[in-house]
Amino acid sequence: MTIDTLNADTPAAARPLPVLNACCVPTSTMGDDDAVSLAGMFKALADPARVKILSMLLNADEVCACDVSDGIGKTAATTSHHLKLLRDAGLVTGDRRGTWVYYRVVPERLAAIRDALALTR
Amino acid sequence: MTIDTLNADTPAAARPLPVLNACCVPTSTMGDDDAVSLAGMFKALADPARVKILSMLLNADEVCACDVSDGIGKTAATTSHHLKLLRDAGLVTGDRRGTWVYYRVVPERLAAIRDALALTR
DNA sequence: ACCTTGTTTCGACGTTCATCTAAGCACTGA
DNA sequence: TCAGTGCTTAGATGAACGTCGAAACAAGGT
Repeated sequence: MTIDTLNADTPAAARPLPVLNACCVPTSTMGDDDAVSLAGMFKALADPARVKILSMLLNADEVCACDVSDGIGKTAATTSHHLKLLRDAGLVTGDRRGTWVYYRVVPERLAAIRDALALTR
Repeated sequence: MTIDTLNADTPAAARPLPVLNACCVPTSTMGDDDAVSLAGMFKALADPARVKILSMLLNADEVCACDVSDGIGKTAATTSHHLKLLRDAGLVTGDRRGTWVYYRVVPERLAAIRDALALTR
């Protein structure tokens, strides 16, 4: 009869350590800053319109803002708003060339999201 | 003097087709359903608390709900709310074993997000 | 200088969200 | 059967969000 049998029904994470309360060994938690930063990127993608925009940009390597408006079926004002959110999150960049503004993805930022979602075990 | 020179400053996506208005060839757009579905998963991750939860689950393969509460520093009620959103999005599953509920990630869903963010060119 | 067209900003409106407290449900052990 | 503990649901509240029309700004062409 050991501690193991006493704690037989405790969570897996808690089992290695003999603690009084059954359920309180904290799993290593991500830092606040990282969590906020990642959540910010996810928030930037948390709307169908912006997902569509990203999809357009992933398929075309460069897209004019006016095409984005048509592609997502939203007002120019609304489209500009969404593009700003994506820009602020660092997921896309836009540069003006004459009358038009051209947008492209920022591959490194997308890679950062992909990495964060990778299984570590 | 051809159409090409006339449209020399049109967006790249528009160039192949000789159209009257300079800027209106729609890039292939993702379907509404896919966009909504993907945005739903991103929305589920669009909060630091839920990012932390996912991080815990990615590192531990199974975590008790009570550990989640401690890990993210939120009320049990708030934690349960966040876990429900993650469950509804299909990103995690939880099963009750006796008193406690154990959560784990759903790798296929995370893979779906990763795939959606992959560059196609 | 003007007018036209593409883009962004502003202000407003209704909706959704994160959080808490309090109450309910699920399970265990005495 | 009852008390205690973990988890979820309900209701309320203040903040953030998506959308649009209107106005402002930027560039180009006449």
